[in-house]
Amino acid sequence: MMTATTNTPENPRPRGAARREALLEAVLKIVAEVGPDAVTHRRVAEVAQLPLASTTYWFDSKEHLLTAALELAAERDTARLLDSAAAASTGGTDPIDAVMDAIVDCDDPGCAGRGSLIATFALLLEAARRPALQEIAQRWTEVYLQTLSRLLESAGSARPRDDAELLLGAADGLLIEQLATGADEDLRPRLHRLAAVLLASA
Amino acid sequence: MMTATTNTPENPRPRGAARREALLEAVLKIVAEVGPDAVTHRRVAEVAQLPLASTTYWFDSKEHLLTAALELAAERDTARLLDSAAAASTGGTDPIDAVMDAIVDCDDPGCAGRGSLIATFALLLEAARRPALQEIAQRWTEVYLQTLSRLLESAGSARPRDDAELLLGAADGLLIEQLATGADEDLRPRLHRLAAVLLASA
DNA sequence: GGGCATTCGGTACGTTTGTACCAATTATTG
DNA sequence: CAATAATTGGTACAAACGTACCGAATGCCC
Repeated sequence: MMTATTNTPENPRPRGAARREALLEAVLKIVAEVGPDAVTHRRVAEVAQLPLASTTYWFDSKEHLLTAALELAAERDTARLLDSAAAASTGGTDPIDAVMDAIVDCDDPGCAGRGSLIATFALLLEAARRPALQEIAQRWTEVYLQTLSRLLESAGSARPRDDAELLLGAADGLLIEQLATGADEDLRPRLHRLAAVLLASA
Repeated sequence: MMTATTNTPENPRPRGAARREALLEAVLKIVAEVGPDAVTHRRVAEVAQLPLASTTYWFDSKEHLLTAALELAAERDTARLLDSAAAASTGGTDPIDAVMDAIVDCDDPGCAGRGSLIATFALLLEAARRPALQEIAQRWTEVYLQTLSRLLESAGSARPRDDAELLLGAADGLLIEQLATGADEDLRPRLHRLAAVLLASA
């Protein structure tokens, strides 16, 4: 039910540093599907199909394991965003809408869907209590804000930074509300309208 | 460090149904300060200064304990919102701004500040995985949306419900970002501007 | 005041937890 | 190729966990 990619002879059990990443992968999977409480050494090892002791060998403690996993999730997420922004800038569609789509829509490759979203917000919440994670959260939101703000500026926004903050805030808020209530309406029309309204405001 | 209100002879150890509420209080305190993982029967009992067995007497299981705590937090929060809305409607200030203030500002009585905010979002995230909690989260956001939407309508909004969704989303998103990054800027100007921009959009 | 249901609170039990340990294996270096 | 370091993986252990149990204390009705 929660086994990772099975180890065929062609896809042998990872060794060395690759093992580290396999463990982080397993952590993210568990956070997404069950929650941070469920991240135990034994379960991580089971999902990664690695021996129990590999978790303590590659990570000093459970805390370190969680922190590293969330850092990885943040890096992937920002990379995904920057890709979308770059692709949208050269493409034909409205770059702002394209980036909002990338934030909201998680069916594209590189984003594991609803589960990945839950993990993302779990990281944000964890950061509220751990200074080490706050730094990651800061870099993360800063990348989002700068990307959005740049696009808004070239779209003619009079206050690109303020507009970016409102757009990102609305996206995050609507996403977490949707997760919490179980609704599954399309958020894009709402965000597109918000972007239009903000750009129209002198 | 995490002891609840100490039991003086004047403030005796609660008995009967009051004990139930004291336990829920302790759960919320732990969720806010340490996180949902830290909610164990023993710690709840310790914080509430009650015997271990009281937790299993008043709640069937740990799951039930967490669910009931979220429900209590939601009830308090919506009550606080409705109070603010009622007070603002008769007061002199702009009712919409007043309600946004109530959502964002947690230094007023009835809201235990940053800790209470963290607990709120933690429980929202928990709802993403537990259907029983989703129902509570639905009622919760619905009260917010209806309140805001009513106020926006009488303020002349052409799309009160849509505007309410964006306002609430932005408030939630900005709040969680602020928690995650450790920033402590005043969110009210941003939300006031958003309300103004939305109302100005024909 | 006696009888009965509820509540209290100490304790016990089996399970799961994080982490330590160490012999066996694999990689690396001189 | 020997030797030295890094990695692997099975196992052990004390602590903490959720929950069950049950005699003592308390409140309530007749």
